[in-house]
Formats: sequence, structure tokens, C-alpha cells
Amino acid sequence: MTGQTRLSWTDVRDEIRARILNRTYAPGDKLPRDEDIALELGCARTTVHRAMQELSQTGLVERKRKGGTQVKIDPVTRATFDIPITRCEVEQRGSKYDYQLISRSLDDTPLSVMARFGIQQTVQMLHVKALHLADNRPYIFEDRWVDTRSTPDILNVDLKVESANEWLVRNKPYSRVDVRFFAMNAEGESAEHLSTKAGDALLVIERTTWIGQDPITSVQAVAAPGYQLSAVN
Amino acid sequence: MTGQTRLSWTDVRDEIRARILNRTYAPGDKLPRDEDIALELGCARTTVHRAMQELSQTGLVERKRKGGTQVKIDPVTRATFDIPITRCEVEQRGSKYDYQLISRSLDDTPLSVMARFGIQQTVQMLHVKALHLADNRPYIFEDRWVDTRSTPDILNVDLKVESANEWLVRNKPYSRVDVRFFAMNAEGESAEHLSTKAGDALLVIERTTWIGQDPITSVQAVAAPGYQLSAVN
DNA sequence: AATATTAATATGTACCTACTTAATAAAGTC
DNA sequence: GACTTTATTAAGTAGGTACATATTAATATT
Repeated sequence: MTGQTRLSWTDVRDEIRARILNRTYAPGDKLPRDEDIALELGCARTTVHRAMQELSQTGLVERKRKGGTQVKIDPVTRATFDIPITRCEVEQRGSKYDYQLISRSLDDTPLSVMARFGIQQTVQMLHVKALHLADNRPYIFEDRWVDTRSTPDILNVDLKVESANEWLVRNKPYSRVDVRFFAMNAEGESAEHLSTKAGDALLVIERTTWIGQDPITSVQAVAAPGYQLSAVN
Repeated sequence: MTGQTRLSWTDVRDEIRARILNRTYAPGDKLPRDEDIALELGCARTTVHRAMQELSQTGLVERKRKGGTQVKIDPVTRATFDIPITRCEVEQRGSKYDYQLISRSLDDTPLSVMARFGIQQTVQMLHVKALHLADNRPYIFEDRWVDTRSTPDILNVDLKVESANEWLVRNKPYSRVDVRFFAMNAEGESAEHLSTKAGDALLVIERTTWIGQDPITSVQAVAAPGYQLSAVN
């Protein structure tokens, strides 16, 4: 007897999603009107609407006023990744976390960093290199630039004790973030600090943040060999 | 005079988010009750609730019945990536798409593939290798296993014409997907097909899908050197 | 026939009411 | 004092009404 309580919007979402997955509604098909689905399932239109909002947001369907709802023709796989504070990530794995400051200096931004921020002129920024360790083994090597115009307080932080990663995420809100992943060969510095041999393939997580139009920080987090990033859910 | 129309739930969401970003509500803080926020902003509780649902889903706040709403202490950066059909991805960049089937055979699953699917016994699966090209240059090399028990129809598809990537996404719904990224060094086959030299760092996108408990397909998509994956938004 | 106007339609949204559920605090019982 | 029971609280949800908005279709106008 599943004659339980009435349908919640999550139930409706799951039902519609199931129908899309089993091709009751195939890619490109037009779905019935919200009102008709509501009638069929025995719930209110608002409930169907809430379900559809979710499906639309996750890219499974497309909705247009008056035009109705359509199953996306080329469904994209949408994957979400959580990028936590490195310390939390390490501790979550049940490993001991350690942190070492490698260098800290005020340098002129190179072209590559200017490009990441989308700025035209060279400016001086705080350039920080640091190593995160898990169980005494190198875990992530980070090469970071911090804009001291938007974030002057960083200059008073003792980065030997608290990582810029942690301090920034806790103390500096951002309004925009760009995240990208790519692979690079270990060389010189990264190979040395990650205790790996030059040439090894390493995963790089590059994050750049702004507050309004102003750059905050841009970091390349180079993970030790074998690092895998897996999607939530 | 912005005395425009009344607040929509997206306005409320943006307002609350702004307050979190500017530390009106700091990490760890408890927010006022939905009802009080509604009162303050001059809208209904349902409107605040809808806004909070979104903020909760994106990981900015945590909500508990009776416990109220709290700003997350360690905010994680949450990044979403769209992984489209490779053809669409190439065409979106304005490049010419081409596709080559490299090999197609029924092979016993190696341990690594069994691990990805979470199965214990070796079975025969369709093993497909193929190359996607953009403007006549290698773009992605894919090494794919397809379970012919859940997906027998794949055996009748002419994979010289239509890529397994495309056929599967269009014709085979899945209920669960695992996505992970990592870096690997080009070697033998991947180096050859991607026309790069052995040792180059390559980004690998590994996707495994199931329908219910049954494996469908697992693919390692090895991208050509220089490939970057960037988050939407 | 081409254009402008109007009507119809399906989704988008807000608000209010009523009720449910989970977590916490308070009161009562042994 | 330790335990159980009860009440309270704040989020979670559904439903209905009313109206807004965008898009298409139908109609009228030139």
C-alpha cells in the first residue's frame, strides 16, 4: 500500500525525471501543460511548477512562456564539484593536515596572471607559495596572487601560521569566481615541492575571485600525482 | 525612486546573499527567522523560504527545522561543469567536427573497469576506442566500455558513423552517473592518437553510468594537450 | 499581401492559509 | 537526579487565488 500522503514537489520532480529517463517524454518532446500534469498526478499546479523549476535549472528541460515545456534535445551531463578549504578536505579523508609557507613577496603580476584577472596593467600583488600536506606527504602546492588593493589586510596575516587559502575563504567574501581544471607536467618548483619527478602529469585547479569588479586572488592549486576530483552525488 | 514592483524571491535571494558576502550575516551566524526577514523586507514568508531553498542548495547556508538558518562556517566553492556531447562542444567553438572509430571489440573487462562499475566478476563488454577531432586536429580520445547486457542495441549501431558518445546520450537514459577528473601522462595509444609526444600531461574526464543497479557505460575521455575545463557561470 | 492590433494561452510569481515535521525546551514522573 | 512526556518553535510543504509576462495566433487595418 503506497497510498500514502499527497505528492510533494520533489515527488513530482522525480516522477517527471523518471519519465524523461525512460523516454515517456523523449528528448525534443513537448511535455503536457503544468496544469494537465497536475491534474493527472492529482496535485496543484504550483507543485508541478516547483518541480519544473528544478528540472529546468538542472538542464533537463527547457521552459518558455506560452511555449510550454520541452525535453532538452542534447542533454548535457552536469557535474557539480565542491572545492573545500584544503585543510577540511584533508581532515575529511582522515589524514593529518600540515601546512608550509614556501615564499611570500610583493611582485609585479606577470601577463598570465593579468589575463586571469582580466586587467591591463601590471600591478604589484602579494605572491604566495605554499604547500599543503596530508599525513606528512605533499598534497597540494599552491601558487597564489593576492591583490593588496582589494585585500590590504592580508599583509598583516602571519602566513606561516594560517594559510592564505583559509584566511581568504573565511575573511574575504567574493562576488564572482572562475574555476578551471587542466593538466600540466611537473617541472622545477612543482616537482620539487610535490616530491615527484619532473614530467609527471599533475591536475591543476585554478581559481580566480573578484569582489565586484576588483580582483581578490588567483590561485593555481597543483595536486600531487594520483589526485582525483570527483563530482558530488 | 526604486519604488518599483514588489520583491520577487530572486530579489530576496540576492539581498540575503549580499548580506552574507558583506558580513552582515557572518560565517557561523544565525539568521533571523524567515518570518522576521519577510517582515523586514516586506514580503511573504513563502518568498523568503524560496530564496532560502536556493541558498541552502548552493551551500551558502544550512537550515534546520526549529534550529533556524545558519551561514555555513567553512563555505565551499561549488563549481558546476557542463559536459556536453563532444560534437556539440566542438561545434560550439566554431570548429569543424570529425569523428573516427579506432577499434571495436568484445573484450573481458579488466579490473580497473570492474572497479569503476563496482562489479565483482569479469564480463564481456563492448570495448570501443574512438577519436574526436576539431578542425582536423585530435581533440578527445575516448576509451569506452559498454555493458551489452543493459544495452544490447549498441551492437546494431554502426559506430563508424555515429559515435557511441552520441548514440548513448541520445538513446540510453541513465539514473546515476559518476564523473571524475584527473591528469595522466600521454603514453602509447593516447599519445599516438592525440598526435602528441609521450609524457605530455593530459586531462582525463572519466564518466561511468548506471541504470538502476545495472552498468551502462564507462568512458575515459582523454583531452588533447592544452584542454581546459571551465565552470559555468 | 504586409503590417499593426488584439486576444488567447502557458508559464512566472506573490501571497495567504492550513497543515506537517523535526528539533528543542519545559514540565512532569519515577 | 535521570528519565519520559508534552508543548513549543521554525522550517517544510500543499493548495488556492490573483495577477504578471511573454509568446503565439487570430483578427483587423492599411
